[in-house]
Amino acid sequence: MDTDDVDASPRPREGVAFLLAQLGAHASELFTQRIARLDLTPAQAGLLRLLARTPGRSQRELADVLGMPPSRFVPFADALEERGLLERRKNPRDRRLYALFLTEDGAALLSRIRVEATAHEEQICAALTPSEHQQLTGLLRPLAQQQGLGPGVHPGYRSMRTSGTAATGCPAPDEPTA
Amino acid sequence: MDTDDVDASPRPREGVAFLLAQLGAHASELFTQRIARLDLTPAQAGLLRLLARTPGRSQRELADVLGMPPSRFVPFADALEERGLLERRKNPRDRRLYALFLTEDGAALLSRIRVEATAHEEQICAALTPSEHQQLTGLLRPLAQQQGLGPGVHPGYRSMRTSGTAATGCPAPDEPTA
DNA sequence: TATTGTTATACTCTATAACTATA
DNA sequence: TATAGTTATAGAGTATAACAATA
Repeated sequence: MDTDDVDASPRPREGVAFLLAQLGAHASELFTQRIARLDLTPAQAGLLRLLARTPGRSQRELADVLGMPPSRFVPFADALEERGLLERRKNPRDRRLYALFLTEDGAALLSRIRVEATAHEEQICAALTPSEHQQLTGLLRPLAQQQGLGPGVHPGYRSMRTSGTAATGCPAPDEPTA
Repeated sequence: MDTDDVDASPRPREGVAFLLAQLGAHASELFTQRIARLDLTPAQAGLLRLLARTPGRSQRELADVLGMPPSRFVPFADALEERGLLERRKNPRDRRLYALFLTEDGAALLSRIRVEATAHEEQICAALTPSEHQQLTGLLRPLAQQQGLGPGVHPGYRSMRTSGTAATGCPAPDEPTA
């Protein structure tokens, strides 16, 4: 009595939105598992990427970018500092500020993250020929753009009150900008 | 020193996995907002859909399908029962069991959910021509299949310890099966 | 003894808001 | 006074495990 009012449409209405949500969650989950082997969460990997791209930023700035309150950023950064992956340096100009940098170990780990990201991409796209891969990119990119999702934007399931913060669980393309 | 070891690849490596995660999270968020206007969460909408498809199931069964512990299912169903959207009937054969059914109000609300789902699909795919829409479906479907994601499977950000349970925040295609 | 539904407890995670030190 | 960093507290949400009724 009410199960076919949507299926009534001819064909195209079969759920691209659902497929995207399904595949997106799946991809996030898989990537989360991958970097878990490196003892990292998506949010942690996100910070390491961020530090590589723009070193020396203050905790407040970084917390804003990651979409977490400063109070949460402190223990978050602590954990990575204790593992020797990042370094806090006092800013001599303004002694209230810390400037955060990646250590050598942090940079080394980041390159392992990138290896995982590459493998991840291949795993997700295993069903596609190179031509199809390119074709799919060509379809998804305008979709993302039209939805207002910039190249580096992590929607991040933020509103879904996960702890994941801004990091989606999927590797961000490190500066594919131009 | 370590920022270009991945970008070295020719071109195709630009992040379908990331685009999927990005778009998937975006689509989920948008659909969550849509049904929030009906005072529903994705998990609640998921249960209503489930009850329409297979009425009379026990709470235990439903909890399993939704991927939540029975202890959480109880107050979850309570809320919908108090709103008159579902009904608990004692099973006379086995008096330990409840059989859950959609009420008339529940069915009416479900059809409103379906309207939202249709509008949602159109919103997400607004950038695509009908031909492109079909083309995209044709690319995503084998991708999902090869990743072991069945037509009705909700990966559901389960492992990301959200409360969303199995419902992804995106409408499931009600029985597109055969 | 096993299982359904339920309740209670304990635990994790989170944000809000107070505190300090610098400016 | 305003801001960066930090700490403390309180709240939401969760699962684990105990409990009652029925099989």
